[in-house]
Amino acid sequence: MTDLDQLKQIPLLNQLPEEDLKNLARIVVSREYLAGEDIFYENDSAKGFFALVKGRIKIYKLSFMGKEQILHIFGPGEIFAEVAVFSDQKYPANAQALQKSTILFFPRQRFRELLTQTPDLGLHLLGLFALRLRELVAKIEELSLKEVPARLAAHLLLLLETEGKTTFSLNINKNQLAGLLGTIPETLSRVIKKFKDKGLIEMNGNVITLKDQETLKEIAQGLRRI
Amino acid sequence: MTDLDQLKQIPLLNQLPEEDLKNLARIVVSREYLAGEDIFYENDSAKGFFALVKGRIKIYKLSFMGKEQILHIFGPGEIFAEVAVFSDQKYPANAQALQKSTILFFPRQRFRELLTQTPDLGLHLLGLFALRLRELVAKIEELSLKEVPARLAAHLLLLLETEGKTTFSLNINKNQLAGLLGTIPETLSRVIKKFKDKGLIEMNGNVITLKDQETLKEIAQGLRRI
DNA sequence: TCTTTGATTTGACTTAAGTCAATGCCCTCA
DNA sequence: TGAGGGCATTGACTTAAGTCAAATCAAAGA
Repeated sequence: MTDLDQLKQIPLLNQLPEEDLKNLARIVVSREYLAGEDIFYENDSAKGFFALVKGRIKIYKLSFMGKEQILHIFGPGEIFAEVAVFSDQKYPANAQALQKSTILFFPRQRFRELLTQTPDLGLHLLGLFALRLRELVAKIEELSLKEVPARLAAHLLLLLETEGKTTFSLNINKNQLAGLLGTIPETLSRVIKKFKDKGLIEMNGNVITLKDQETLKEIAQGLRRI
Repeated sequence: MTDLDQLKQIPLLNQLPEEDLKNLARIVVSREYLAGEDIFYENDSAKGFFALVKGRIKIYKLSFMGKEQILHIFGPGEIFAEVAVFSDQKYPANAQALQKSTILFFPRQRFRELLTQTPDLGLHLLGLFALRLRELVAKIEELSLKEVPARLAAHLLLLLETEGKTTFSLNINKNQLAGLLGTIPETLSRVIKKFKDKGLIEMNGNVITLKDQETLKEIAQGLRRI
């Protein structure tokens, strides 16, 4: 697959005029990462940003005691670390491949030049940034306003929306899910058990079925205790 | 003060070429808000975004039980609600003036047209968005990785940086500060007392003096318990 | 099949922080 | 001067969730 073809896998970019895409293809660098391989580290000088063609990666921070807080998990078609390109020159968190992944790299300086020539690209990027801001505001709300059961319920309902069906499988393990919800595996395990006991969900392996969306919604909004 | 003069009070905008500023001045609407007056509500259709010329406003959410989580407090020169302009059409939180404030309003549609004509404006906005994203990521880290004493210490050190001196006065009351830190006034009060008892800070009224920055830093990083 | 290794679950305990209620402290205004 | 109101503090209690340690379970190889 050529760089150009890979670019077209990225939803944010594939609506750009062919000419812009060709320009982008000229500055982009494609490479593969193995599962567990680090992509960049917090405080690294930001040489550019990335787009994920294939695979899955996580953005995370480590506390002093080594507890991991996952800020984001990105899948195919998503862009990450673009923040670094426009503000200061350091990555704000770590990135690591969760699976074997194909990643496009956009060198900072060359992209910046390109951007001044193609205003449409800027507009699309503004849209992406705005959306990301929304997500983060939602995440702050989640972390600050809600208890763990509420966060889990909110997350499950979000998955329901994106999957479009009441039965779906988690594509991350429970350690990672705990990190994403801002808690620890033990607590997550206990909360899942309560959800099962109350008949809100069923779960075998990492396949989940939502049985009582109404109650889950109430829990997600803090209207009800589990 | 003309609209153009007011525009020049906004750091993000005042570096734009005079011509861009004049264009912006043509689409902008200026008005005053009284202390406590609402600016917009969560889920309102987003007709445009705002820039704060004078005063202070808060962006906040309410949980079902009425608990307020302050997401942001903006002062003169800052832009807010710009997210709504590029993503969907609803404001994600409430906004209210904390003081008598002069606010510029940029109508969505007219601004969008302008943006396509002046790519530089887009670049500057991308920078702002990137910075805001940074702040939110930092806030998530704060809320998810740290305890209340750590959040308070981090906040005080941040104030030290922006004020440039070890003695400064809080410009919000302790209820608001508690909200900003994701806690409640009682807890904040107890933590402040501990900080005072340990000689880390002094506080009379809302004037704070940082006495032991080293220990505050350690607490902010979770390296030490109070 | 039998280990081995890592993920998950469970139990016992600790702790940070929230709730509720009472009290204290200014500050303003009549 | 003193009464009222809002902010701030304190105490007693409750609770959600974290820690630590042990027990289970499960998948992957030898």
